[in-house]
Amino acid sequence: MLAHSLLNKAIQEALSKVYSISVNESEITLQKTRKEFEGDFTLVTFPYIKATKQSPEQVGDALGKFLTENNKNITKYNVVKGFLNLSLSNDFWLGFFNSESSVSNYGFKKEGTSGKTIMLEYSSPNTNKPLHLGHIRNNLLGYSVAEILKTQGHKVIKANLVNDRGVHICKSMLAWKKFGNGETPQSSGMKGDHLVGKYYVAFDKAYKKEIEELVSGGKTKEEAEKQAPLMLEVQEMLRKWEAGDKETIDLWKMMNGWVYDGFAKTYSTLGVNFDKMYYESNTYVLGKEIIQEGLAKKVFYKKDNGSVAIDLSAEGLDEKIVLRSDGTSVYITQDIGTAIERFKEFPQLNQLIYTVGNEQDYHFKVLFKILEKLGYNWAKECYHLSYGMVELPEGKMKSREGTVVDADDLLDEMFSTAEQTTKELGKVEGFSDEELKTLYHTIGSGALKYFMLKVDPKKKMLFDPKESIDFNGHTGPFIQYTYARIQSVLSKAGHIPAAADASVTLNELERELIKLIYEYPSVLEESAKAYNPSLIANYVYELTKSFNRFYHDYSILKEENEKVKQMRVMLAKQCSDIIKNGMKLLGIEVPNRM
RNA sequence: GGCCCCGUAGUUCAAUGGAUAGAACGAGCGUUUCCUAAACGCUAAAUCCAGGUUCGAUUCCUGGCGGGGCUACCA
Repeated sequence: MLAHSLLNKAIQEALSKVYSISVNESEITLQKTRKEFEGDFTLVTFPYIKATKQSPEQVGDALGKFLTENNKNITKYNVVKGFLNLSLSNDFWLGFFNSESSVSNYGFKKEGTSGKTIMLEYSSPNTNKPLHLGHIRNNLLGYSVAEILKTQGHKVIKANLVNDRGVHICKSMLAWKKFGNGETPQSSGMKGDHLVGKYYVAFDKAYKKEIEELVSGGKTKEEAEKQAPLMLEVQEMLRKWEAGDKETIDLWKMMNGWVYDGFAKTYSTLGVNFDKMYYESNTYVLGKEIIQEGLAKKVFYKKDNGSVAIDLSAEGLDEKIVLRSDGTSVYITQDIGTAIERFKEFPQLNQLIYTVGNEQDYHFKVLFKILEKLGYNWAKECYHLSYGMVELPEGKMKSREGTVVDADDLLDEMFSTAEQTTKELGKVEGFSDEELKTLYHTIGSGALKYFMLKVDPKKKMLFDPKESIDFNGHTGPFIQYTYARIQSVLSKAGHIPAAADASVTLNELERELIKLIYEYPSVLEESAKAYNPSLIANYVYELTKSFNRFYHDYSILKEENEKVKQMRVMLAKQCSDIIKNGMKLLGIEVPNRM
C-alpha cells in the first residue's frame, strides 16, 4: 500500500504539473513490472494520449523524467511503448523491509476491528453415509474462507447444518433393523459412518431387487418404485419418527451417534472445526409461519390445489412451490426459516455465507430472492459460496456406481504415500515414532489440501486417483520443504536480527522477494473479497519459488559481509513467516524438518 | 426446449482490458567436495471457430461448435 499510495500521488502530481490534467486514482493503471523489464512498478500511459495529444512514448518519457527529478524514492525509469517502468530506491525497499513487514502478524487485521460478523456455513453432511471427495473440497474451502475472512478483522461463526433426518436416514435404519443382526461399530470394528453407509447401500440393493420382482410381475417401473414393500416400510418409519415413536427415535439416535463419532474423526483428520452446530431435526419445522406471513403480505399465493407458491418469472426465474398442498414443508421452506432464525439468534450478523456446490446455484437464487421479497433487508448480504464439482477421469462421482472416492480412504493413502516418500529420501534420522506419524500426516494432508485449494473454487476440478497427488513441483510438500529448509538455516543462524543495516544494497533476487512480501497484505484482502483461497495458494507458491532460486544462487550463512548476512537471515525469516501464515489459512501445517 | 457455467501447451492449473499468454507434471538436456537435490537451470509445447467493441481482447458483446449443471408438491 505504501508504494502504491506514494506512486499514485506522485503520478497525479506529475500529470498535473506536466500536462495540467487531473485524474483520480481509478484512472491510474499501475501494475507490477514484468520480469523481463527493469523496474518495480509500471504505469500504463495509453489512457493519457488523448488528453495530452502526445504519443504514449512521449507521455511516458515526460512523466518518467518529472518523477525521477522530483521524488527521491523514484530513482530510475524506462519507457517501452505505452509502458512507463519505474524503479523505487534501495532505501525505500529496505525501509519497508525494516519497518512494515517485520511486524508480527504482518498483513493480518486484528479480529473484530472491521466490526463485521459473518456466519459461514459449510460441510453440512447427510448422516446416512461417510464423507467423500466432494465433501473434502467443501470442508477445505469453507474452513479456509472462514480463516481468510478473519484476517480482514471480521468475526466469523463457522456453522454446520447437519442433515440428520428424512427418508434417506430411515433407509439406513430400516436396513440395519432388518439385516443388521445387531451389528455395531464395536462388534464389527468398522468406523460408525461407514457402518451406517453400508446399510444405506444394503437398502438400495434390496429395494432394487423388489422393484425388479414387481416389474417382472407386470407392474410399471414407476408403480413398482412406489409399491415396493421396503419403500412402504421406510415411509411408515418416517411417519413414526415424526410422531416421536420411542423405538424409532432410539434407533435413530443410536445410529446417528455412530455417524457423529465417525465424522468427528474425519473432521479432526482434516483439521476443520465449527463454532455452531445445527441439526435439521430441530430446524425442519421452521419456515411454515413465515409462509403464512408471506401469504398475508401477498408475496405468496395459494394455488387451486391448496399449495403455496411464489412467481419469480419477472426476475427470470420460475414459479416455486414453498408449501405443499398437504401443508408440509419443502426444502426451501426450511431454508427460509433457518435464515431468518439465524439473524434473530445473532442480531449482530452482517453476512450469511453458504458453502454449497454450484449444482444448487438456482436454489440459492430463488432463496435469496424470496427473502428479499419478504422484506428482509439483510437478504442482499446472503451469499452462495458456490464451488465446482470434483470430477473423476470417467466423469462425475456416482455413489450408485461405486465410483465415489471415500474421504477416509483417500486420506490414509495420502499418509502412506508421504511415509513411503519420506523413507525413500531418508532425511529423518532422530525422529521419534510419534514425530514421524505427525510428519506423514502433515505432508500427506498438505499435499491433498494444497491440490484442492490451489484451484479457483468456482471452477470444476479433475481428480485422478490413479495418478494420485504429486509431492514435487507446484504442490503442498514443495512449499513445506522450502519452509523446513529455512527453519534449518534459521536455527543454525541462531540470532535473528531486528533490522537490516541501511548501507546494504539489495541484489536482484532479494529485491524481488521484498516486493513479493510487499504484495502479501493485498493478496489477503483480495482473497477475502473474492472468497478465494487459491489466490493465497498461488501467491505462496510464487514466493516459495522465488525463495528457492535465491537460496540456490546465494548463500545465507556463508555470506562474508556480515551486514548482508544479517539482512538475508531476516529475509529468510520473513519469507518463512508468510509461508507459515499463508499455509495456515489454507488449513495446512508446515514442518520444521522433513 | 428454457436458464446458468465452462472451452488456454500432451495433461492439470495461472493470467484487476495491457508488454513477448505464466507454472507444474510428463518429454529431452544439464547442476551436488556448496545453508536439506521433496531443489535449481535450459529446450520443445497452447488461447475451440467466426465476427464485433477498444489505442489494446484469453478476458467484454453477438453467433456457431464442444462439454457440464439446473429446470420436482426430492433433499
